[in-house]
Amino acid sequence: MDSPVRSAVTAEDVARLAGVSQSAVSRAFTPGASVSARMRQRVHDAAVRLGYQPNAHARSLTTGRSRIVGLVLSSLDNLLYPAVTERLALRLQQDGYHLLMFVSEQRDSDDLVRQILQYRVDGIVLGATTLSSGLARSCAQARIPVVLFNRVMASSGVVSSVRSDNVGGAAEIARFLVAGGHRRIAYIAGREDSSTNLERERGFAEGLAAFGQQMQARAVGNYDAATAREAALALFGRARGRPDAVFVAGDLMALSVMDTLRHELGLRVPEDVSVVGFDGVPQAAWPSYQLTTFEQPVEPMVDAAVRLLQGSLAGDAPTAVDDVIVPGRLIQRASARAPLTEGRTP
Amino acid sequence: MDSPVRSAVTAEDVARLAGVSQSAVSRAFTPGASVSARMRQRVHDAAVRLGYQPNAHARSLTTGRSRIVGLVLSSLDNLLYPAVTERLALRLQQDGYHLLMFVSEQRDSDDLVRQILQYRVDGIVLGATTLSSGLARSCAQARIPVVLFNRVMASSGVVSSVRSDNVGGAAEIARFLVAGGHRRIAYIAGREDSSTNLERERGFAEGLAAFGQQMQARAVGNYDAATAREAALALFGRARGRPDAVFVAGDLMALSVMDTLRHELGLRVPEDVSVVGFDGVPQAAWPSYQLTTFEQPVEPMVDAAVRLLQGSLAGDAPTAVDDVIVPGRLIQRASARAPLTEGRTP
DNA sequence: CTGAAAGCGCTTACAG
DNA sequence: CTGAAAGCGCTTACAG
Repeated sequence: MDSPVRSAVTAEDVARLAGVSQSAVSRAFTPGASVSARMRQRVHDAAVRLGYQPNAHARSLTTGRSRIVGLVLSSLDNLLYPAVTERLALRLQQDGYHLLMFVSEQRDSDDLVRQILQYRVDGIVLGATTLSSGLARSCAQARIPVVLFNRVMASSGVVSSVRSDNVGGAAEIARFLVAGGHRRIAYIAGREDSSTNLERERGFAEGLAAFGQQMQARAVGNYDAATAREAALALFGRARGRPDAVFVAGDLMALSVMDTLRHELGLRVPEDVSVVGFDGVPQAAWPSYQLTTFEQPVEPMVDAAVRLLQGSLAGDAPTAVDDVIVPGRLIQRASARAPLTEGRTP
Repeated sequence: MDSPVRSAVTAEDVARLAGVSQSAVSRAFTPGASVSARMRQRVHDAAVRLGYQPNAHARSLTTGRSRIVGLVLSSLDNLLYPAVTERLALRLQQDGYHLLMFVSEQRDSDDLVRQILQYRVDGIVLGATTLSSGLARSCAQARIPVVLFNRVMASSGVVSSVRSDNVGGAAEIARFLVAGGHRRIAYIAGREDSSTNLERERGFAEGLAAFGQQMQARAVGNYDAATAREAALALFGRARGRPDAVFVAGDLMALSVMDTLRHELGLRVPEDVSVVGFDGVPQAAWPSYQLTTFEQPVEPMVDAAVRLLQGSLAGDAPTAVDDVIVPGRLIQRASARAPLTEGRTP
């Protein structure tokens, strides 16, 4: 990956072999360009013989569009993100776009986004932390659409976002748990500085309040399995006043909580404790867990993100900002005692 | 993502503002170029004021190196691949490279690789299917290093590869199972056309043979959970002659097999059946499974892949081809009866 | 150390 | 429909 490579064949080479002009070669590779079928054929034949592929960098230099979308992820720990990445790459490829991946372990996306900008990407999907509003503005100025995925910005109106219905979903879980006869309901939070946790916690609290209840206990799981385990230990370690249900703000944590409850504390789920998660990761459906959870619908969310990116540059209007909330649904499985009445909500 | 964007600021703009030549701007952004500290400072100040980022496409056009590596994955179903992607992206970023993602659901990588080639990538990591030897040769000719990840090519000597010790690992599992006193040992295969399955099955058969044993039963799980479940049902459905151990060629399948055994067939693991997997995915360590498995060491494998890419273009020698096998290790957990003697092997 | 200029490989008006 | 030429935004000899 070190020495200059200039061995790739160029349109000029193809032109020479085919005995036509270089512009003709370019046209032969441009859908909808005005070339005779005969010319196109001739060029293609020569191209195949030489193994020619147009140089995407040269093309984007002249067209001003790179057909690349940048994806920034903080890590693939969230088990929903492999599916997101896969779906996004696939959707983009269909439209002739490609995905440039960035993984940021730190809290700051700005530096990474600056790197992305060098590629003159046609859009950015941010599934990691958030963006400084300064850089967000730079992107808008450069007319590069940015969409936050599964998070929103504190100062709204600057960057578009896609997320599922965190508030509504959490409220529905509260309703479900109350209807299931639970009376000592706990909450295990994700990262407290995340917009997802803020919204889920708020929705949950409001949902409980609507029935005259409130969280009986609360701990922080930070969206990681180890911390969630400790939260479970803290919340369920003593028999006295032990919660009879817990809403865990993310599936990865919820799975860890179930394991802790069962294998470390000897509790039965859902007989002793009901557990409900949030995300709808594939592992939640595994027979060992059968986790009841609120599904974030990956495909609709990805599709919405792509639509936002495309919409932002349609027309010459300044980048339009929009927050879309994709509805999810509660998937009832076996980890939580269900309401007696068969209805979903009281 | 549709209309041409030309609003980005260029080196020319910066030069004008700083009152210097455009080449000076370029040098100020090139590490090791001959510029005075004063000039560099002046340029940087102007650059910051304008929010200038050098255009990577223009740069790669002149340098002939894109600093992009293509990654082709068939899907992120294999639970090892999120970690691979993350680690690879991180490693590359450190060296100033970036990852262009391609997801291929079909069997054919050729078309996708052709798309990648348009970006004049400095290297390709192929974690999906394999490459036609024709295209492999084209890559070599264009001096683009390709490395197969977790697979090898039928016709060797054409493309480099990195994999873990499938043969040795499977043989070690055979030894481990025999030493554990198992006498009716079954095998659940991955995709039968995959090099990984070929190697694991061979290593396992040889390992058993060394102890005068052989597979008592065999089914195909195709590396997916649903098919693995069916394989388990077929193999363990009848009590008569039921195997007392099974080596499952991939962890995702092994986890599904454990669930099937326990929850559908009412068998105990490992009391009734020992289960051993292969991969070392994070989920294998979860308390509900505690799967004994042979670990494919992600980081060393990724590092080896990066080293291969870099080595291939060092010097002007034609792309060197190498197959590296990274040693893994058997992680003993609770899903398989261990040998009585505390040693790892008989 | 600095600037003027050529060239990387395309696309796209502009003529014909 | 086809070709000649300008231009996209850089890097890098080449002079000074």
